[in-house]
Amino acid sequence: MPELPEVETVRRTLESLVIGKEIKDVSIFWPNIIKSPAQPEQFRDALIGQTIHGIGRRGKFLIFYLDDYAMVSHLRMEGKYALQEKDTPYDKHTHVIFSFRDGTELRYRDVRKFGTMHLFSKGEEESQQPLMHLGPEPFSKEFTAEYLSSRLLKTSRKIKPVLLDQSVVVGIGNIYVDEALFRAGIHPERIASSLNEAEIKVLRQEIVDTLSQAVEKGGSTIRTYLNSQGEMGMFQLELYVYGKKGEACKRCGTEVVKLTVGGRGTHICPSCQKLHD
DNA sequence: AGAGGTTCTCGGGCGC
DNA sequence: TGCGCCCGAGAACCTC
Repeated sequence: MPELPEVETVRRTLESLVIGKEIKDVSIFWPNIIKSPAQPEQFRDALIGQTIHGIGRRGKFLIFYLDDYAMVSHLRMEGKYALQEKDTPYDKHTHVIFSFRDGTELRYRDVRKFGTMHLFSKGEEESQQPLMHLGPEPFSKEFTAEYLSSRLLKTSRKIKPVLLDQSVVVGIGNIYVDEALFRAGIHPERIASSLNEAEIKVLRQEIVDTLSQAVEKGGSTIRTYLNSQGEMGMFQLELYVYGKKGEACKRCGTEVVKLTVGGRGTHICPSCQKLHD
């Protein structure tokens, strides 16, 4: 579900719902979600009495800014936040509940239980795991063709797994990597260091354009993704290859095929994206 | 029934 | 041989 465009959409829709709310209690039904502090009770105790002042984003991570703490949350595959009244029933996939003084609750629901939460003293979050080794934001001025080139030229990996590596650039997941590579006309199995300067320039621009257009459309709803106000994204309508196996390529009409690259399902147009010239 | 949008850890293999 | 790095596989979990 959540790559940069979906996480950014969640951030925007959730922030207006929870800003200014004071946490009265925290219920943790699946403690493995809480990665730090080591004891979930410490997580709960620290948050009681704290007010939410804003929500930030770093790559695919949400950062809840409180009075004294920053809570870093990753949705992984299926994590979702929703604001509900405390008497609204919740199901077995709801694993953490933040109860507010005003009778509402921020509920974290995650069918696959892969999501994570880390609590740090405010200001320490950026210099510790899991944010510590992240690469630049794709919309930042550091994400230049020169930077990308320096990262691509020193590895023998295929281009797709390199773009999914969050230490190279943050926010790209399996949907947008396939889309950006298609739009750049680059085969996902090309060795990263074999890309020339012109290809890298185009690739960087397609990454930025694909992600920013997806943010404008509220992300892509493929199976289950909804934002924190329960609304679908609309960028799935703009996809060229992801999930299009067997359909005609929108650019050339050739049938889109699915292969496995780096263990991930991968969609390409074999005419628009050639491995060899 | 095997794959699924993610990322961390671990072990094998290669090069110095 | 030994060490370190890099890369890929597997694991974490549940649903359809």
